[in-house]
Amino acid sequence: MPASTAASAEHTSRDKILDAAEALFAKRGYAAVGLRELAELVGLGKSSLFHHFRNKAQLYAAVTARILVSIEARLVRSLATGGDPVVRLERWLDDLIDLLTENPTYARVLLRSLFEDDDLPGDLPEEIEGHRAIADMMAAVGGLLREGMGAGLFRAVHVNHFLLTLVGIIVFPFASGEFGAEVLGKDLFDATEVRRRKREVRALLRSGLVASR
Amino acid sequence: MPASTAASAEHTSRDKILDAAEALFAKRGYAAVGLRELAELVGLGKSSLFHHFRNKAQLYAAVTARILVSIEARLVRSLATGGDPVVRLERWLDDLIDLLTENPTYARVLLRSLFEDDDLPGDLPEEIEGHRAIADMMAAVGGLLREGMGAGLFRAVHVNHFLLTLVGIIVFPFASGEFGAEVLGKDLFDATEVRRRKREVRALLRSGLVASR
DNA sequence: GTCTATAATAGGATAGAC
DNA sequence: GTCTATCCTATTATAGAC
Repeated sequence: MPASTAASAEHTSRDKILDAAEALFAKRGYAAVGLRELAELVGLGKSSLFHHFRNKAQLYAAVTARILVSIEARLVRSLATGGDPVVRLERWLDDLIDLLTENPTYARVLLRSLFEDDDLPGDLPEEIEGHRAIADMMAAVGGLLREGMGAGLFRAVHVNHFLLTLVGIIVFPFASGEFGAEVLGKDLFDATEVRRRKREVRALLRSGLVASR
Repeated sequence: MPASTAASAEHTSRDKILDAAEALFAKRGYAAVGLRELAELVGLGKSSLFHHFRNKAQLYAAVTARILVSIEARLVRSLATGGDPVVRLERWLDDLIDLLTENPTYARVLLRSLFEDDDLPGDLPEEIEGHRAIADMMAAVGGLLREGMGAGLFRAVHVNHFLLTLVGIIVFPFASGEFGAEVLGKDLFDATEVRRRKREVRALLRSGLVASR
């Protein structure tokens, strides 16, 4: 297997830049990260970054697009697997939580990308790709909700509001950093806490909060 | 009523700066806002800002503290009003949603303040005050949940996880900007959509998603 | 309390040697 | 593909006149 075709484990400068940038952007956001800082983290000169990316905005868009596409790839696969809508939705939630805990930068970049639209030009190919990925995911889950409602397995919900609810329930906690850890009293990324989160989310969807009469 | 005691409607430079800064920080975040831009929005010279605030970090902390304290004031009052835990929780949710929709900057500043802790020194009085306000609120709602569970009105939930869930359900959508509007197809801040959001949140807490068997 | 002037630094980005 | 050197602009912050 020639190295030139083994793309997976390659360790190019471009990948190193993307990895370091992902960590920095997740932690502090677009505007607060300087390219000089990023360059010396990677072990390059500032100018070398511009050989790999046209400018800062494109680098940021590349970082977020890489994440959004990888999330989409895994979750669309998850949704495509069989089972009734209840099973499929719960598996999707579990898989999403697994994905976010295995990649602690993801939730923050995901939420930040919703807040930091203003900084970007809006017409970069990477932006469009990321936007499409997230829209496709939302559409797929929306379809699942509709399917479950049609089969009488879900009560009648407003699908789009429910999508916002799901993102808020799942993504927000893993992006909440210090706040989440303080509310919880523990690190949400610990394995036991992740299991608990899955259980609590399932229970909420199955029973709500108010006790049955 | 002498003007000097009528603090509510006063229009001091300090208030104007705080108002303008709140709008800018909500829209673009701490690092992306320049003091020159802020100054000319207020109609002052850049240097005049430093007469009212020691530095940018303190200004930011003052902005967030003002919001957190005002939220706390209104919601602690809401929680203190009578009714059983179910009624009180639902009123709290409605009041929080009202507060967030009447002040469109709040949700964004609130969520951003969770992400942008790194930028601040951590020991400013304003930071501590804001931190206390949010902690008190969480504690109050946590107490309400425990009370409801004790009375058999709520099922047994993990209180701290449920607090994260509540913040994710309520605050996140109103902070989600373009993304939320796109998922929804409408502006979440429209009166009809706000009403729908309240209904959907209530229904989730009362019945979950999965249809009763 | 607001201003002008200025300092000191960091920002993103480009040119051109190697 | 990486480097040094440089450009221009923006940044936060201070000093001191009015």
